[in-house]
Amino acid sequence: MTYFGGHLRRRREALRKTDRRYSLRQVAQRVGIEPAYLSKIERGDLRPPSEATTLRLARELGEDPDVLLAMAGKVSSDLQAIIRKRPKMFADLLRQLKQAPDHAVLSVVREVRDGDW
Amino acid sequence: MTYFGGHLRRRREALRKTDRRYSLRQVAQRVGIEPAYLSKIERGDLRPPSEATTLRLARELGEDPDVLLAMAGKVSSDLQAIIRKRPKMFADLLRQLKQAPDHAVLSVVREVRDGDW
DNA sequence: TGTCATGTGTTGTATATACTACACATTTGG
DNA sequence: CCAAATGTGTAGTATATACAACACATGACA
Repeated sequence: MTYFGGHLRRRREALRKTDRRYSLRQVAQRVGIEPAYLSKIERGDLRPPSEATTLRLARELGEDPDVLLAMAGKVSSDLQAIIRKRPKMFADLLRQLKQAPDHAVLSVVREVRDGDW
Repeated sequence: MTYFGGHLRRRREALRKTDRRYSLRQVAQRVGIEPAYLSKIERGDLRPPSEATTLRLARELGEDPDVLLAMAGKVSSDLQAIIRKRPKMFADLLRQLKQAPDHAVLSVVREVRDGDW
């Protein structure tokens, strides 16, 4: 979780090597937050920002939103809404899949995608 | 969401018909909150309590924890942890299943439970 | 060599969350 | 009938969340 900030910084500096528009200040401005705030987040001085701000950061830095949210210790509110509509079913499913290896989960995902329910 | 309180009240009063220990005060005491607080929650005057308190209420009233949490507008933190460990996979899965009918999701749950991965 | 941009330190704040403490009128059971 | 239990109104609080505003020293670059 503290590594959220470090990840942001590494990602931003990587982008910066080929594009000077990825200074902390410019990113902060495009994302709509204060540079000092972003600075402290990148350095782990402050906790990750809100879901909305994290999503804008993900967009800006070309990261997967769900992955970045996870690094921020959060779960997308739209996923939460999906679970809340059918809590028993999805709670069971997730707990069943908790221990399952990646390939097993992926096969389920594919099966559902191609399924003709 | 406002109906969280009403649900609690109806459930408690139902239990009370056969067991006088289910007065608001006694339930509040066993759950470890102030009676006035529970009163306001049941009447929808205050928002649902924290996850921890909601879980104790579920135990006390014999309700499914995940369902009651959902009524409280929350998702169990252990489910969130499961998602955060493999965010892309579970985000994909949940969004795939969002529109799927109950029986389709249930068949996936069963398949996974009986699966020999 | 000066100026513009950069990263960061300090301070403050608005809002939400999750309750407690106490008092009071009403109801109920023995 | 009265003492205990019940539900509720009012007021207040501790903590967390999610930032903004401003100032300042350093570095780049033209």
